[in-house]
Amino acid sequence: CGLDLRNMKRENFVQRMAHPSMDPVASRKIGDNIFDRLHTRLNEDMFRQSSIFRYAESEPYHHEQQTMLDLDAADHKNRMYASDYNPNDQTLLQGPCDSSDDAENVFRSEETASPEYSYGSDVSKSGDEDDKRKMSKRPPGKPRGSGRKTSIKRPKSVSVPEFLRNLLFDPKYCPSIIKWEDYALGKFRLVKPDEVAKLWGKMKQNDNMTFEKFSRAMRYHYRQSVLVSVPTARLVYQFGPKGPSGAPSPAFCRYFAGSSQRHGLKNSLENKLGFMTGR
DNA sequence: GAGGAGTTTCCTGTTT
DNA sequence: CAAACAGGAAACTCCT
Repeated sequence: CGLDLRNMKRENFVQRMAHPSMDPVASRKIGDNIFDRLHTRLNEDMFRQSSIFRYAESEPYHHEQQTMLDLDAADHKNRMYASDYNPNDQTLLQGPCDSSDDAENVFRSEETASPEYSYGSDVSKSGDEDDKRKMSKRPPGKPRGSGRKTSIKRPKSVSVPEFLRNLLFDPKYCPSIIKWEDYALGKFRLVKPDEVAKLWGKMKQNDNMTFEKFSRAMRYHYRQSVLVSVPTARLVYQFGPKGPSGAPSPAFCRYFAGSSQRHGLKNSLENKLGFMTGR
């Protein structure tokens, strides 16, 4: 996990970067450089982090063990509106969601909680439902009236890639439900895709979130190379060159791609980083 | 208030 | 066969 890297002391880091076939001075320099870059980015990110995440939290953090996602006390613009949110005591990661979630009712009116669609949907699922569906096929798109009907202010939204990055840097969720597959390349695996989606839904006050829908949102980020797909590997995704700040990506190694001499280094460094982070 | 980016919902079809 | 993947379409939210 990236956490290992984050907690590693400089000496330790540089030592592990050293390679027998490399000049120790050059090796040291590179190690230093990478260490600095890593921590610069991590620190930037820590200050940038929003407490938006706590929005989804249902149990308070243990303060003696603060996580990166907890470090935004100084920055309250675009932060959560605590007075608007009444988290219940249910833990986010518990099993199949018991949908009788009173916290949700704070935000929606009963009428709009589960909108009915107009395309021949009878509340009762009758036998000829299939026929009905065929006769009046639901048009693609979000049904009218399915949106939030609440005027309650919500915190500035975190994008899907940022949300994923936040999870990956939080020991509470990494590696239990999401984990780095190859930190150096920004590759990660959704260990429990449904839990991740549920977490996303929780944050957006949307009980109806599923992995199918969440993954659609993820796929929209392929276009801008914020995320890139990892073919063949299922449930493995990768931050792209335009990924969220603080998240590693293939661009992370670009520094070494300048000359052919550097290029040789690049591969060995990539391998090393992969090795150091348990790949 | 318009417009765009991002998200949600639903769908069809393909791949693993 | 089920689950994941891909991407079109359209409604919706939020931000500028």
